[in-house]
Amino acid sequence: MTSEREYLDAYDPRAFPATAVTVDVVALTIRDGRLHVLLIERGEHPYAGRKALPGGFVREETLDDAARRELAEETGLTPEQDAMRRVHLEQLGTFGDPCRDPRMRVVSVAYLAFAPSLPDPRSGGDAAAASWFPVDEVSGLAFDHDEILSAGLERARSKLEYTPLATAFVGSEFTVAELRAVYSAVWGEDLHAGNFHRKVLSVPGFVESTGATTERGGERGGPRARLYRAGDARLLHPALLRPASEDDVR
Amino acid sequence: MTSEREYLDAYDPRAFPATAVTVDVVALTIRDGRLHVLLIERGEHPYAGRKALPGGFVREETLDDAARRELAEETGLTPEQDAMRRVHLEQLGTFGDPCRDPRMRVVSVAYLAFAPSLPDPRSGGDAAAASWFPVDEVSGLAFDHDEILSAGLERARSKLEYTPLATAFVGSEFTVAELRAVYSAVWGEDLHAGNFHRKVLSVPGFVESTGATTERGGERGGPRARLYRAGDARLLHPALLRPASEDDVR
DNA sequence: AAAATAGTGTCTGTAAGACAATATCTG
DNA sequence: CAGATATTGTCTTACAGACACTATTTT
Repeated sequence: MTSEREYLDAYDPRAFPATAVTVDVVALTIRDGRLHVLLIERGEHPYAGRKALPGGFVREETLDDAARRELAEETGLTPEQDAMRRVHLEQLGTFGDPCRDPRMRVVSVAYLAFAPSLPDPRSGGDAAAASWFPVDEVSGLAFDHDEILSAGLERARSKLEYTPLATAFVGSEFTVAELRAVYSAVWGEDLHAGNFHRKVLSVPGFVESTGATTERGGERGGPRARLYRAGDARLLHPALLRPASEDDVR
Repeated sequence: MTSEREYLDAYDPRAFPATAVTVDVVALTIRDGRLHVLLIERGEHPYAGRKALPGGFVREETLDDAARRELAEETGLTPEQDAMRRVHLEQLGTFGDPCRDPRMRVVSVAYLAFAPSLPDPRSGGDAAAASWFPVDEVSGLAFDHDEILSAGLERARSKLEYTPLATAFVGSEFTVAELRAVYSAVWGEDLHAGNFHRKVLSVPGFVESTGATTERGGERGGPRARLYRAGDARLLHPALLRPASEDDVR
């Protein structure tokens, strides 16, 4: 029955109401120890003047490619550039309430990106008016983008627990303290340095030593830290669980 | 730049290539201790004669409503019926490769459904030719539905670890052994009865006792089991982790 | 009686979190 | 030197998995 309907409609692709498919990207990075999200300012209706997630229509390409392309465009990079290669991109969810866009039916596939510190798009010449904002100061986004951003943040917090994706926020070589700063920024709470250190090193495949150390100690003192690179684990076993709040139980 | 493009396109919704948006549902249930998935048989091209996930076009409704409607149609129930209310439904992911449907660009939002044993759709009169198949015997589905099913199974396995959703597969009152059968079926491995029992009862809010017991012991002997209902936890703390395989590390 | 199952008790190894201690830098 | 930080050590508590045991029920 359904298959018949699908079949018939297929011969007149415009017989059903037009639906636009877009991608929107929640791109996260850490700057100055705080979690930032990439936003553009809308110039046109609807929501003119409001901030919004970068995004656009899907072309003759996969959804993943569309998201990567949009992110590259807004950051002023090309999809092939080295900085883009280090970006972790994953599908977040799809938002398609009939009235989420007042103009027409728009189904948006949201993506989540974890990026190491990228060049500021403002300096990027051709780039759009996109820039990074601290996530805890963001609200009142256009469309349902507040909701999409929330979903992205919760996904990011959760992903840090059981995947090594925190390494996507730092350079290719990093210290345990830098990794801890990522967790602190994303989870929004301080972590005990000693316990965090031991835990990170105890998870097989999370990080591997480079043998080298930083050139200098910390800004405010302290010994040089050892340098690590990302290991080959895809999942963290055992996981790095964040302190459980009482949101667990309803 | 993007916003301008969005704005202009909005005034001529048919200026961009038509894209169809559908929902496909991976509906899972347990029958005879084995995990089953709901499939239809396609009567028309493409993939005529092949099995496929139930699904169809999204109408003037939310994506969630579309998925619920499709599932109800294929199972011969109405969305308001009691059996449907007990179904857990969540978005799984969106699949939109340009050539996944040879007819035209179709972006499909996949949903995952956890259902207690539902009436067999064959007996449902008007219902389509949908029926339940053991997941481990399923392959060669139409379109990219093998991939969607795999994603659904992996999500289901993972969800059992840290949410109480196993209770969505059993009746409103159940024994610990029934719950264990759900975990065994979804994870595909036997679990130690004693340890499982203690663990389930130790997680706050997972299950709560009804005070009653089953009327009879097991088919092949054994004492009557105590009955429980689902508790108020939304997450399991601590989680019920499945035995780690070596898929963890690449 | 025999077999199966529900539920509990015990023991061991691992891991998390709270501190504490030490060594090494920067200003 | 004072203060900050990296890294390691210790101790306590919690939990997972292996195994054993008892009680209850069906055939």
